[in-house]
Amino acid sequence: MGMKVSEVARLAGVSVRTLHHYDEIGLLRPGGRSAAGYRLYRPEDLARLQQVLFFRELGFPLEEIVRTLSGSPDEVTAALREQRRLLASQAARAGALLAAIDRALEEREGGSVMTDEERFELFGAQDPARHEAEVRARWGQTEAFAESARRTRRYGAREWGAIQAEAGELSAALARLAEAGAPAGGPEAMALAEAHRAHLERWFYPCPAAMHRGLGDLYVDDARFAASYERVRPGLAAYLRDAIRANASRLEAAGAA
Amino acid sequence: MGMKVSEVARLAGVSVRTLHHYDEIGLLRPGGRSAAGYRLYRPEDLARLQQVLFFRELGFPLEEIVRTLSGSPDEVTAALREQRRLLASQAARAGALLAAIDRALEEREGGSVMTDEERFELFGAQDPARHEAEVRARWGQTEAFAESARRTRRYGAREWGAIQAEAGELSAALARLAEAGAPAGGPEAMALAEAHRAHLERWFYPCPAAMHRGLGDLYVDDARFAASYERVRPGLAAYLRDAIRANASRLEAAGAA
DNA sequence: CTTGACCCTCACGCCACGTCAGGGCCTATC
DNA sequence: GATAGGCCCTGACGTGGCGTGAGGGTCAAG
Repeated sequence: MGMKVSEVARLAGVSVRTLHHYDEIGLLRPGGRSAAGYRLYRPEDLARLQQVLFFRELGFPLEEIVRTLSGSPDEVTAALREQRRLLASQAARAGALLAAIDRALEEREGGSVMTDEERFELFGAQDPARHEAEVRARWGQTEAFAESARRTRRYGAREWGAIQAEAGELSAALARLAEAGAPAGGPEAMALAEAHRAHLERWFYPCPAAMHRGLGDLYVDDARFAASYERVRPGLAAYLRDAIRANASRLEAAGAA
Repeated sequence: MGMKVSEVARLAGVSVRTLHHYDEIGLLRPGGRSAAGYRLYRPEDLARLQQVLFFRELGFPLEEIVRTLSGSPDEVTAALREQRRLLASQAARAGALLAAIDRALEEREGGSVMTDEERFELFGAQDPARHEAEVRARWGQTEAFAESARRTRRYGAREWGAIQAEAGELSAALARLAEAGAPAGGPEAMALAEAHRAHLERWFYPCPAAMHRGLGDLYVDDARFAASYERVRPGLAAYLRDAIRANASRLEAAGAA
């Protein structure tokens, strides 16, 4: 005759509502209905439910499961590969966020909520976890961050507001220079790059020319940082990097780095 | 005067809609409004936005961010620890799912969608990733799974339906025995345990007594497996384990294991 | 005044169900 | 036959965090 909805639900570990839903969306249709309209599931329905729950468990959206289950073996393999890519990305991200939380917990020795806001020197709420990993990878040193944490631990809303305001002004001034066609290696642009470096040194950490160079590269190489500047004005990230490079070369030539 | 909503959105890398939403839910209220009703954000608002986005990035629900930002430093630390626990769990799960997909991809040499359904011998859609890791950890051998995969690769809906039906009958028969007060170590219960073992050997892999013992333990020790049986009848998981143990001892005494 | 960019509130939609309302079906018992 | 209890059905609102669009107001420049 067939199994009723609650039997199937119990056996498969899902809710009756879930089975209703799956029927509605065409993911799992019961093989039959009683005269009273009760859903009646057959063995092949149960077999399909197994498949559905397997793919659901792997994170496939239901709509996609419908498609996958009606596809060829090659299509199923391709779907699994794509899902793997997404899962790998999630796993990496989870790991990075764990590192971020660990860092946040380590550094919570004072009372401020803002212990990790050295990240904000990059002018917006960037992904804190990826930011840290990448800056570390690029710079290969952690002392600057330790120094930054020590300083910013005591900052309050006023300080952060000031930081934000300064950063915004710098960004705007750079955009105006670029708009006016001033060369990135010219004195005005370098002056702004130097102001940027001073801003970092004032609020966060010592920023020698070499480190500043690295930061400039990061602004261009990383899509998120680039996006921050590109939002202000197209090409601004590269402009700032070039200004930083020119400024760094000048500092190094003067032996002041 | 204050920044308007799109300036803030651009600077912070969020949408205007997001800022509206945050205003609505009291997460981030603009410090002012123009005569026309425009939201005007102040530096301290931006500072708070930084905090909001930081916690959001870490996966905190917005409602919780509201609470966390109004809490004491100790409460913030506790919130971060709890979130770390969740993230660690997610990371572990992602890793396990990756392994499951890898396994699925490895074994896709034929055309069947059902390459991993040996898991279903445990009577329901269990978490395939955790299931596999735990069974491997417990049993310390993989040949049974390789054999299972080889067999099940070619199973279709009919076979799976038959497996499901047999499993359901076994479960029901066990419940009737328990209901009737038959001892788990008695001949009838052992007969069903043996039928269970035969079921596994028939459909999945060789199941010597020692392995069957391990499976019996798993049914009780793991909350999900236990739940499967407990749903049929309270105490059934332990009943089955005891029947399996008695049966295994019998087989070993007879030197048939 | 017109135009274009931006702002406001309101509201429906998304995804995968959870929860509940209102009413019918089925079986056992009185 | 009536009743009670368990189960089934459809319909519908809600959840979290926005995305999208409608309809209309504001502001600055031409």
